[in-house]
Amino acid sequence: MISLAEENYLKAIYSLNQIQQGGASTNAVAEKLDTKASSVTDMLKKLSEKKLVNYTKYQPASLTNRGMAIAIDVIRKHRLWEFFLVEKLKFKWDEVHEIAEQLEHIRSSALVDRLDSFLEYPKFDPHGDPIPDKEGRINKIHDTVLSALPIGEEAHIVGVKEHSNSFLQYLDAVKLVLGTRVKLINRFEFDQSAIVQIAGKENITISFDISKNLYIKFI
Amino acid sequence: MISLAEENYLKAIYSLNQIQQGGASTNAVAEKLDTKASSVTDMLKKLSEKKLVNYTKYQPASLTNRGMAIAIDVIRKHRLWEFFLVEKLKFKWDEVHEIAEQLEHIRSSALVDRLDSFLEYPKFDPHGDPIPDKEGRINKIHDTVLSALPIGEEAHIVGVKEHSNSFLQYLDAVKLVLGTRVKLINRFEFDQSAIVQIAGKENITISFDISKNLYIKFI
DNA sequence: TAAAATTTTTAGAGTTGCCTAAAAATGATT
DNA sequence: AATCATTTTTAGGCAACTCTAAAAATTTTA
Ligand SMILES: [Mn+2]
Ligand SMILES: [Mn+2]
Ligand SMILES: [Mn+2]
Ligand SMILES: [Mn+2]
Repeated sequence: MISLAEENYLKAIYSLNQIQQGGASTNAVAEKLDTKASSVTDMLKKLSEKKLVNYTKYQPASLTNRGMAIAIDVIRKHRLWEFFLVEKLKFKWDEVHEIAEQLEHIRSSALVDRLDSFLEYPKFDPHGDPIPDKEGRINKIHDTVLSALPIGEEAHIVGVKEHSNSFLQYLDAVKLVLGTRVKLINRFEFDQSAIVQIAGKENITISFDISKNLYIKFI
Repeated sequence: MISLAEENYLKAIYSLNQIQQGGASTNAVAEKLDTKASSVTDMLKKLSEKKLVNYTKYQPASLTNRGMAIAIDVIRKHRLWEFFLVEKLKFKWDEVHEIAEQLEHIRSSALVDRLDSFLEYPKFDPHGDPIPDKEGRINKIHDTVLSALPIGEEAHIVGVKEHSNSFLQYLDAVKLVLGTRVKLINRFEFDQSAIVQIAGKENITISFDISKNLYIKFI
């Protein structure tokens, strides 16, 4: 039996190993879960005993196949619930993460299957993150960002790299939501800020911090 | 902050005080929560400190106003989720209780409100139990049972008193589901078993154990 | 009403998951 | 290579919730 705390550790280790930067070091996991390094060491030992995590003292941790399957299952539930909250209950995309953090721990495979079917098997969550299927297969995560769009070219916004509420609210305010078509009008070398045309209409200026956190797909 | 365990104790005390039979004695609570009497004593002390429960040593416990409000809120969530699971996800009425036991602890008043609205403010859950509204107002629970229906009279099935899966599955099998119209054809004094006409069609014989656990409303 | 049966509480302890403080290991700097 | 800074682990402890065994209170029965 996997506890709620254990599920959260597995998810944290998974996501730290996705973004390539030192992987799941003790401190990185502690930071991610807002806990202390000593607590992480305790848990890594336990998860290692349970054969869910590969762990050797003083080294970053990684997931075993079993650990990976559990992490992906939790992520599947998180993203399906986020989709449900936005599509059916009409929450905004900056309001769902916290609730999904709770819902992702509900244990019932029948529930997940039926929810998936009720939602008509969505492929992406409200933030553009891919939803793993029943077998744990997961689409490659987006990798091209708006800051890499050449001047004069067009693309669609397909996801966000940064998930903070303030970022999501900013995007709502300037109408840079998922699905929006954008054209790169100009980019300034000085600070990499850019002028972007939104949905074939108005032009706005966005900072590098914005454009490097928006995933796009070329048209 | 109320923990998951505390919420379950409050709910147990609430329901033991509804059915009039000695109320929430230590042993009754232990039985209901499948735990030991000594654990119950500990928790009653804690809930009493928190002013959620009225408790004096060796006496059955009852809820304070604050404890009652919390219990009713948890029950509201339980029954709304059960309704969701049956109406939207197409679960059967004998499959939802266990899942709702988990979902009832999700903390977000916005979620409950939006779920209620999405479901169009249902008044009863799949077992005929009343769903409290946002303000905690709850319809009187049904009180007439099929065993009290006089011979020759008709009624609708509106709820179940017993919630076990085997009972619910039996009812499915003999088509004595919620909303069914029944007519009492005959009752045998010997064992109080009864012949019932179902939906104006076939007659079946049911034991006293069945008929005393079915809530009805006279036509 | 005294003994017996039952219920309830207390005492002591285990598990999980977290913490602080201190020790040990690792990595970077001279 | 020795020192310093950082990271990680260990040691010891706390809170929530649970348990078993034993003691105390209450209720039932004779
Ligand atoms: Mn999320
Ligand atoms: Mn998301
Ligand atoms: Mn239920
Ligand atoms: Mn119910």
